[in-house]
Amino acid sequence: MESASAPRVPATGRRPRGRPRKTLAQRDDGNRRRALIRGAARLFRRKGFDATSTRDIAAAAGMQSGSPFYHFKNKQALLFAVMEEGMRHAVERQQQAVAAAGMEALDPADQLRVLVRSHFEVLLGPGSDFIPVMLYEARSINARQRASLSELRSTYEGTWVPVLQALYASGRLKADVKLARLMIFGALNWSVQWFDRRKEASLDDLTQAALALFIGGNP
Amino acid sequence: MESASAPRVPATGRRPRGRPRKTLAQRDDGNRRRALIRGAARLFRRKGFDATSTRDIAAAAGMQSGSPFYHFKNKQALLFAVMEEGMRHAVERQQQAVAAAGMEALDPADQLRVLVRSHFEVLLGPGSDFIPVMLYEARSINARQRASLSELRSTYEGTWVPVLQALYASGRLKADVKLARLMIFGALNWSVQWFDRRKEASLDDLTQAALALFIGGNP
DNA sequence: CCTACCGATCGGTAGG
DNA sequence: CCTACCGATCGGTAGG
Repeated sequence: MESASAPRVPATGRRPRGRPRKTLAQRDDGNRRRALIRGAARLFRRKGFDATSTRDIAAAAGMQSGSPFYHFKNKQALLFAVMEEGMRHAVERQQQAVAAAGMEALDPADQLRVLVRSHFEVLLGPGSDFIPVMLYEARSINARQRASLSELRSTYEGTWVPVLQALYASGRLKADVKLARLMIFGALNWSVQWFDRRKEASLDDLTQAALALFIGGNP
Repeated sequence: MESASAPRVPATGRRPRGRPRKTLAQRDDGNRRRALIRGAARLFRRKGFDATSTRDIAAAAGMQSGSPFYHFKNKQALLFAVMEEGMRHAVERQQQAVAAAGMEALDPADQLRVLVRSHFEVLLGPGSDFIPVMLYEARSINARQRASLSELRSTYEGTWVPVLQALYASGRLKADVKLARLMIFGALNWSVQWFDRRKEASLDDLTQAALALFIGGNP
């Protein structure tokens, strides 16, 4: 369907055997692009955006130094792609968790538990470089990109608001809802600085401690 | 006491009048060094360590591009100096706050209030670039420097432990003390990401909300 | 602390 | 997507 044109075969006189090889440039673009994003996420997280060279990223995806710019306009666009992918994934995970838990039937404390647990998953679970990059490299994207991300962010954070309001109304949460939300995200997001998958507690332990800290657990 | 040697005066025949000017290189070294640290703190905070050039830092202190290296071995040493100064200042402020509040006479909830308030001061008060740099550029110092800082950090965090333990023992704090400490610092430290001195709440409001969130306020 | 400078690296591009 | 390359910038140094 896409391979019959054979003009690039060297004129050796022998016909090519087997499935015709695609030119490198024809390899599934989406795949290569994703490989760049994944490698960039890992490197941006480990070394930071400014200390990561586009050559490092290219090498991580098995490419030559100039090739990332075939897929992305510039380095900043790559950073934005990492963040956007991270946020889309986070929103998706959150919605799955909410659906799987049958959120409406739960009392507000258990609703919060679902959201916290899902948040830790996105933040600290396997392959979780995207959101940390988004949280700690926000300085390096431009205003338009920031605005675009903040829409996704509003969707994500919006889910928390009614839960916190219900907890406040019932007296379980004692702090001003707006400041509480900011501080709760801080408490959770900061875990990327100290959490060690190998030692420390499990994500369930963290969730337990967070709930206990914010609303005194599940009395 | 330090000005009688006049060998650098050009032989114009006229004797110098007034207080002899020091050569540039003789100007109070401590002052110049501090100017570099202060400028570096501001720039590191605004643009990040990697995105800040030593030329920027030099210019902020009114120097030429090579001059910072007269005071610091390299850029990393400058970063470390910023962090160390920040931690020393934080420890000092904390001890002052503890002393001024007559800590021993307070109940644990009020002790926590004193620590939280002092922490916000160091984090968000005027001229508070040092600690944010230390919190968000930790990746860029080496192991020896990190070890040196972690001593100061232990001193600072050590003050919190008995307070949290007392709150836990009395049932006011419901979460595991170790995880609670980490999450509390997260909630507070994250504020540098969103707090705006011009809008939002005052540091007292933040303190109030934090206490309410962690231990249900002061019932 | 300044002047003058160096080697290395980096983001990005043209042309295929 | 590769090759070959450019201009700019950067950390750092020698020598005064």
